[in-house]
Amino acid sequence: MRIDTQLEIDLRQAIKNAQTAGTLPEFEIPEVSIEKPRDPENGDYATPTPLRLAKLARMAPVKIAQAIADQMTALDYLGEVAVAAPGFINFRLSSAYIQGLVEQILEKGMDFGSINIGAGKKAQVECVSANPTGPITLGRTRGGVMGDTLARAMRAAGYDVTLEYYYNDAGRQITMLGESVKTRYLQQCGQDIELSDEHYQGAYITDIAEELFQQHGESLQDQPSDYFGDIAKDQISQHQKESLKSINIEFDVYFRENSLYEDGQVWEALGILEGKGYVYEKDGAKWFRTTDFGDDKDRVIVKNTGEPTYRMPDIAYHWNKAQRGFDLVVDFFGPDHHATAPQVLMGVQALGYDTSFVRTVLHQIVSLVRSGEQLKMSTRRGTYVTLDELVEEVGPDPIRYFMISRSGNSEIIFDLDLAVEQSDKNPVYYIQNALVRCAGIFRKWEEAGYAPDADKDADLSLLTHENEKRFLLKALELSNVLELMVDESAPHHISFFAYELASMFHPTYETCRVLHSEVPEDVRLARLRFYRAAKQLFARVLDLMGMSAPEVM
RNA sequence: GCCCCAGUAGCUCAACGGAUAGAGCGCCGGACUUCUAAUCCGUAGGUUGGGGGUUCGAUUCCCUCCUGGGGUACCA
Repeated sequence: MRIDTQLEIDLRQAIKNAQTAGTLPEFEIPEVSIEKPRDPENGDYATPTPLRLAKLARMAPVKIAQAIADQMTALDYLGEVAVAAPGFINFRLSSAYIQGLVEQILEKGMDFGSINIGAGKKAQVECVSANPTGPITLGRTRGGVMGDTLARAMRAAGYDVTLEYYYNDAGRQITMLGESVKTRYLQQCGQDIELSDEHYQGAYITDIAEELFQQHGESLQDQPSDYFGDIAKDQISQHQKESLKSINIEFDVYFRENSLYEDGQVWEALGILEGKGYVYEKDGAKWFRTTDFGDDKDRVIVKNTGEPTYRMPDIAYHWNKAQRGFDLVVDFFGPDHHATAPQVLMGVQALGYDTSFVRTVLHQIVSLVRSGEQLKMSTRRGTYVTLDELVEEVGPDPIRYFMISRSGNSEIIFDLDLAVEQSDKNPVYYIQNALVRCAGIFRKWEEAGYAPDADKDADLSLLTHENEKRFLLKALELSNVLELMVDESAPHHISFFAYELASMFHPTYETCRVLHSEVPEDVRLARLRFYRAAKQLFARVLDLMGMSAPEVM
């Protein structure tokens, strides 16, 4: 049981007890809350509940607080219960409870901090969803890291999560892709032919064409551009998967847009919208009456060519998600899709579904800085930086960390120099170095000839240093962080937590030595136990962030 | 015009309606015979863009205005 949840239950019971004892009047008890005070002077936990009860009880908040506090003095996990103006009750955990966290962390291992607010509910996280027409870009990477990190948090919070990638494997873009590759191929064959502005200009197109030329010579010249499109799309798609895997993102499902056509769901959904009167024809196109749902203008869903716009399959896809029975769906969208998300939900609503099961998480752009200079990027000119290039330059861990180092609502300025800097200025190294320092203690320990498991029965009551206590209290916050991440669909909280945990660790490492000669033997064993737990906890937190946990750097 | 996001310390950003608004960087000043100084300790720094409102209490919620960014396709 989470200690703050326990405290909430006991607080509620204390209010009841005070009412029974007559120190509080009878009233229906509203929601009570436990929070972490910002200032540690105000206890490890606190509640402002007496302030909220003032009206109901018709008493001064401080008196209410005292009446409740009097009922909570016997709880064994609490060391102190204090009333503070203007009506807070501050709680301090007992030393024994805090020291006992060391064993809790070691017992739970990679499940430490897990909660069960998901209770096995089916959830889906959709992110990246780039079309197979080019490499993964930085913007898509951000969505991917955010989505994957949230998925990890949701799993740790008891959800049954499917991580899903949706991509367009047919239609105009693939046609353009095929034409682009074919053109490059024909150039290889010596033909005088140029790409148009609409074609994909990137060097990867030429690479694919060159490879085809090397394998098949000039024998493919009469193949239609669809032939080239199919090959290119499969190759690029495969490459995207590998790129994402290199930063520890692996999808459970790759959902093909074309399957919505093959199964007829696009036309079926359109038929329902038409049947309900949400569609009208104008200028040879079919328009979806989004103004019925608060949009400022109606939107085309079938072009005058008879081909649906991207909105129609997007709506069908979300209709499909609804039918698959997800209790919760989280979609990540980059800045270029901010406007379309609401329209898709309008479609799902028009199809007769309550859209509250879908949450859309928007994020802002990522820009790169090197030597203090902002790098100019343009997708059209093909001068963008790809995920692969970034992995090659800085490695996967800094990418994972910095992509969730800000709230999605803030722009990220990715500093290429900082990302590889090996110092306390770089949070990635700062955090990982905490685990490295723990590992170092264990190496030296065994070198000094001690038994590897000498700490297993250590007397944890010897962990009396304030720094050790602060670290363990911070560890206790992991559950709250996971809950917050899931409630807000906001993965960035874990990066702040990891940093704070490290900043509690390093001072402890400086002050609470293990192998130094002046440390008494029993304290030495207790501290070794502590660092064993600390190491375990960093491994846990790094795993939640999809980062590696190196023992040496 | 309309929609979304942002505006908090010199800079980059946190802060699930609570107490004296916090970190990092930068600045300034300190600390290594002993587990990696890849680190630690300390000082300074604020009218939370402006103005109203709701509340016992607002950076947080509501209204309005200002500034910056993005979007506003019969592209996806």
